[in-house]
Amino acid sequence: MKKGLTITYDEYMLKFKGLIKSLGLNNSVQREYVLKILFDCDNHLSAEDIAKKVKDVHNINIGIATVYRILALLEELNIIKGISIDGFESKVYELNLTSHHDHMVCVECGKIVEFYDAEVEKIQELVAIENGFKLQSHNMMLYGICKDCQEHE
Amino acid sequence: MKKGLTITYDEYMLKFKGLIKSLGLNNSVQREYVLKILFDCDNHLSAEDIAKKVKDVHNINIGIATVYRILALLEELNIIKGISIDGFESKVYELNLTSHHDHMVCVECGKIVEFYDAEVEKIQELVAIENGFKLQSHNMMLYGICKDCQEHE
DNA sequence: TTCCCTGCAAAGGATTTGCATACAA
DNA sequence: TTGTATGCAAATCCTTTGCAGGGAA
Repeated sequence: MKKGLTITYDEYMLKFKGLIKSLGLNNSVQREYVLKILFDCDNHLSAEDIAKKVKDVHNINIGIATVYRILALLEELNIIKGISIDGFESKVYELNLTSHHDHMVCVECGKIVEFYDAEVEKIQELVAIENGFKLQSHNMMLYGICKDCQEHE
Repeated sequence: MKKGLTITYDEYMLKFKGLIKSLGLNNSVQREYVLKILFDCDNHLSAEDIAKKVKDVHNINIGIATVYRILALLEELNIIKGISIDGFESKVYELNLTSHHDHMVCVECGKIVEFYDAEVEKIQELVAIENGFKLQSHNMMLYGICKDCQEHE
């Protein structure tokens, strides 16, 4: 079971299949495997990463276009979240399983640390209200040098 | 004089030329005009926007590759800052004249509002320390619907 | 049978690079 | 003169799209 979660892969997948069906869409091994890779992996993965892992782990072929289409669908359904990181060529994706959080990235080694701060969330809401905005989402990235990389310098 | 500033364009440009020379680089009308466009403009501009404005306003030709090269140089020198916005195809740039601030973007019309919150800055520093990071920079984007677009719905 | 989904290859769009020429000092 | 900067075109890289074939229900 994925760390910190109370849902198993089977339960999760069953829920997903139900959602897909309820939208009048079809299930497919490609969709299932992309989701499984993201479920099993604790890192943030790019479309290429996912394609490679699906091929390696599940020993099937999958076109990169299919991966992008599946990622777009999953993001649309709010099942995954894509994040853009300065200095990274491509977007990376993570499951929306755990509650909302932001990211801190090491500019040396690319390590990604997740964090959450209730105060920041509150302030963002205030800033939006002050400016007459109806807040929909936000994206906060901190960039710095992690402990390991500081020591190696 | 640019809003909220105590430096004129001439002073600013003089300083820039000095910096360029001190680095052993050459001055050029292209560099001067790109900087002038950013100095005069209150919006955030893409490389294409800048190329177009330089051509229109100053009636010279400028290759898009040159614009990108100049923007990279200016960003390297910390004179400008490029920001990536979800849903925008290309990076946009702004002068680093005013103090640090973050951005809130309307997902309907693309309007960009700048804001600053000392509390957020403080918290970011704390989060970094807690995780052993040496903080270098951050990027915080709020996405929502601005007052105008809410009314038009 | 009827859509939906996939793989492949081609297309797109932003940005970068190679190279010959033009320019600044 | 000498190295730097530019413009053009070609090349990259990530992502999207068109299309014909394969698959689910």
